[in-house]
Amino acid sequence: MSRNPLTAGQPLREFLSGDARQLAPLLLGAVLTHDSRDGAVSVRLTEVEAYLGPEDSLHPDPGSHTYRGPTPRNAPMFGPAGHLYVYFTYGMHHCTNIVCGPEGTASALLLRAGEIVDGVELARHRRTTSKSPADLARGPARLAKALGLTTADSGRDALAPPFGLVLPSRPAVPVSSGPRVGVSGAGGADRYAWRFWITGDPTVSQYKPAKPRGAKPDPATFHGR
DNA sequence: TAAATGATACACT
DNA sequence: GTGTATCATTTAC
Repeated sequence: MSRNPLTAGQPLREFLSGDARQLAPLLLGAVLTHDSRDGAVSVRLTEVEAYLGPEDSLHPDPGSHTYRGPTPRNAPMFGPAGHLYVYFTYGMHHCTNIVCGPEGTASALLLRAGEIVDGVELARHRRTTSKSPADLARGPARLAKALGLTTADSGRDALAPPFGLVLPSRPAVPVSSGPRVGVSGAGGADRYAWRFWITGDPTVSQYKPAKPRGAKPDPATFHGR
């Protein structure tokens, strides 16, 4: 067992029981694997977002599914760190989170994008519409589809077979951060810069400004690569 | 620029 | 119980 300087020798689950906002940049470069009957697909995370639960009264997060407390759907987010929280949205897409924080708290990291590092063929097969390798997991729903994850996988342990999570031995650099994508401004949830990505990585999801009249990306508000 | 598509949560009988 | 607004999005026109 080599001691990973990133976790200072802590067991992975204990490491993930920390603050999601601090864990987010450290999980960039980590590799998540899903070994299904069809084969294994591994994705190297290049973009994540932190979501907090209601227990953090200093940072109310209306953008989080757990803002109004536990429900059957979000139950896994209140569970132990290292488990998956997968939900179905827009009537056709799945999104994947890795639960963080101690059991009883409800924070998680939304996996927004990654690079397929193993099982490219299978990932491409699942993602019938996209062509280029960089597009296979470029976006949260694309990433979930490439890994073959659905709500049936919600609550399962990402640290045990058929899943696996391997951290990089050192933090990814350089890392950028900015406001989260797709969260409503209600309650000021859009002011949190809890989206982290590997600067310049081609697999980071495209930020589509909601209504960029003038179409000139302002450096202060441009959140892409 | 907009359509697709259904689970979820909440207000209300 | 029913009705309805709201999506942590992607893709095609």
